[in-house]
Amino acid sequence: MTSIPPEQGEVRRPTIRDVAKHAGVSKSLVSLVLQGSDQVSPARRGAVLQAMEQIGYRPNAAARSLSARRTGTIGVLLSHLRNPWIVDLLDGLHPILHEHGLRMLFGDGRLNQRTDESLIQTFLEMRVDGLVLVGTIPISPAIAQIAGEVPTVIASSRDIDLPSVDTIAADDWRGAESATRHLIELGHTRIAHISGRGVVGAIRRQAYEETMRACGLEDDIAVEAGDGGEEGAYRAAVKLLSGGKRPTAIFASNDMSCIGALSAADDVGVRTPEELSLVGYDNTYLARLRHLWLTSVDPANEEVGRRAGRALLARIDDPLRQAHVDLVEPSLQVRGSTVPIPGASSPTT
Amino acid sequence: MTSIPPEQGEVRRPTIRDVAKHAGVSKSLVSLVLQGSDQVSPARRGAVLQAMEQIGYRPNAAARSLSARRTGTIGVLLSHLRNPWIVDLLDGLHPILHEHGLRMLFGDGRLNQRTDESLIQTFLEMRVDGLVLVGTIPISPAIAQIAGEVPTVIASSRDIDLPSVDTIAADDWRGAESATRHLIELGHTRIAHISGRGVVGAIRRQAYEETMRACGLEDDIAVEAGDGGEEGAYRAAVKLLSGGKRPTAIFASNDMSCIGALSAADDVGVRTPEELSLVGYDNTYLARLRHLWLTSVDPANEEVGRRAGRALLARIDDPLRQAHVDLVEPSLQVRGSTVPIPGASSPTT
DNA sequence: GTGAAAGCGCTAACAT
DNA sequence: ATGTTAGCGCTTTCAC
Repeated sequence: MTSIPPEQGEVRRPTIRDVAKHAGVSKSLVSLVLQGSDQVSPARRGAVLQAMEQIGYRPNAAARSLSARRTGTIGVLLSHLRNPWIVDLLDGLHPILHEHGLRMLFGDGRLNQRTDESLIQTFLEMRVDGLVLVGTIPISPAIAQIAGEVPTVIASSRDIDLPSVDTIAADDWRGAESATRHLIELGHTRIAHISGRGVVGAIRRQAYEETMRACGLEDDIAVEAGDGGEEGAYRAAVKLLSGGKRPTAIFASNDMSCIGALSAADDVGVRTPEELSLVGYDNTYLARLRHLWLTSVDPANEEVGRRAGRALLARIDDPLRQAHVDLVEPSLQVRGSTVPIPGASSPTT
Repeated sequence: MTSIPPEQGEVRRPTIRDVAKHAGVSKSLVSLVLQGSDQVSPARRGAVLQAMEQIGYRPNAAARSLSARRTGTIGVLLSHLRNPWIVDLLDGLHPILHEHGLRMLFGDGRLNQRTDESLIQTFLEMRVDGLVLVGTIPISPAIAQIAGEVPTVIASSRDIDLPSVDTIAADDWRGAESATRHLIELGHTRIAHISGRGVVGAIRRQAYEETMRACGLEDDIAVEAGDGGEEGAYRAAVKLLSGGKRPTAIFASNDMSCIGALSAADDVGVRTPEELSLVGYDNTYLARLRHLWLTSVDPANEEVGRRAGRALLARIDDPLRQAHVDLVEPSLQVRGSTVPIPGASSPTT
């Protein structure tokens, strides 16, 4: 027990042992207090808490989880921190997990994707109690294996289908349908679509087309491919607006695309909304800017987050339970960018 | 050593012990391989790696950090995940830390602020090797103590001043100065300012006023308080534009405010940019939308992130080193929202 | 190069 | 209600 002089700043941190000594109790009593057990007399509890305070004790999560074999931590892998809807989803997810004493740790899939190391690996090495994959994550074959190791749910992505992974997502089909229907109810018939990428883009497009058909507008179906961003949508809209049969309304696959279409209309000299109604998707704060004020489909991301949280809790409880796909109903947020077509009968609803 | 039947899904995970047995070597040899030591013969290393692969071994971070007394993890506390510039900063921060074998773990200050538990506590309990505080974090007195426990740097906030904490931020004074100067060089004299909140808002406002004075425009100084968002700026701009001496240019404290001013101009019937030039701040993707195309000050957030990373590494290296405040030079991104005032002499630059 | 042994700080039986 | 004991999985001297 030679006392080694502490290196600069390298003070040995107090442990429960020190707390116990200081409070005049045993190690395990301290441990019980730490876990909020009610098997401890108020007097001793107070003494322990005071001792902790005095010597500046802070629990060591590594030691705790090594011993307890659980971390109380959920790994949340985000596809792309820049997606504004991700925050809405987290707003729904967090309270659910917090209620159950779980904390979230985030990783940005995009950041670590560029480098060799996978964040999922990190999470697994940390032995997180659960994993939430948010958005479209580039799927390595490893993910199937991972889902076998730790309770996993996927939120806001439809790209993965595993027997042991729950999927919670907005019902894109219904959302795109309601957007299209809204325009039809306003009297529009020449309704074009600027499509987005990935599975989500495909679903929204399909819903648009089927809804058009269901309303007898199959001859008016017009789709231009966007790139999910402003630029691609701009080019797509220019094409649509300079063609022979100009649409009176455009349903864009997301808000960014909608803004691209808006710019295109400006540049081509088509007035909005008088000559062109626009509907976006995602109901991001872009759509809420009074300068834009776009009608947009709200995917109810907060609800997606809540349900993802509940699904994860259920799966932690019973890892072998059957996988579910849970689609949340979106709602249409009507704003200034959509108006009845001039001379049309007033909308049904 | 009674073999306990595994509960459902509760398979005991393989440890280095199992790897060692499988590979026919000792525990510590496995440990060396794990750490990439070059003291291991290629043959044995191969055998160990193969064994790991075969039995599906995954290191246990808790055990490792308990033993090694370091986690290789940096806690990054974000003021608000919704701030778009945060991602730019992380883009700069991440590679620096990664180069040095450190990974980042994020926390959203806002999420956990609503609840009782502090995320900083969590990071401290995890024994992160360092802490990066990004943006304006609601400062508890605890933060001073925390900075004493773990190397800490603050990025993009000027609100904290501690002897042991480095601050890296954009030079808001210079940024606001260059915005104001840009308008003056375009021939504008009646330049108004919509101010923002917090220390940052105050600095930008001050720089605006001093620059106006320095150019002999003290009589044209006009400031309306915004709220950092679109709404407040809208109201502020309406006031400015309906007053007697209408400004020909507005410098807004951030891009959102700038858009608020843009809407106000629209509604009041003032054409932009012909009758009103606008400058924003932050150069977010809002400013880059071709529909808006705002001149905006770019705070060089990626560079802030890089320098924050370097500062943290230096402080981890030498916890007692003196605290520095490092201001990064912003640059003005000129776009379509600013034009020379009609009849003015062509700009100097 | 390789292996044995001693903890890191905590939890969780089990005894009192 | 409180103390005792045996690990959790890994790193790290220190011998060989």
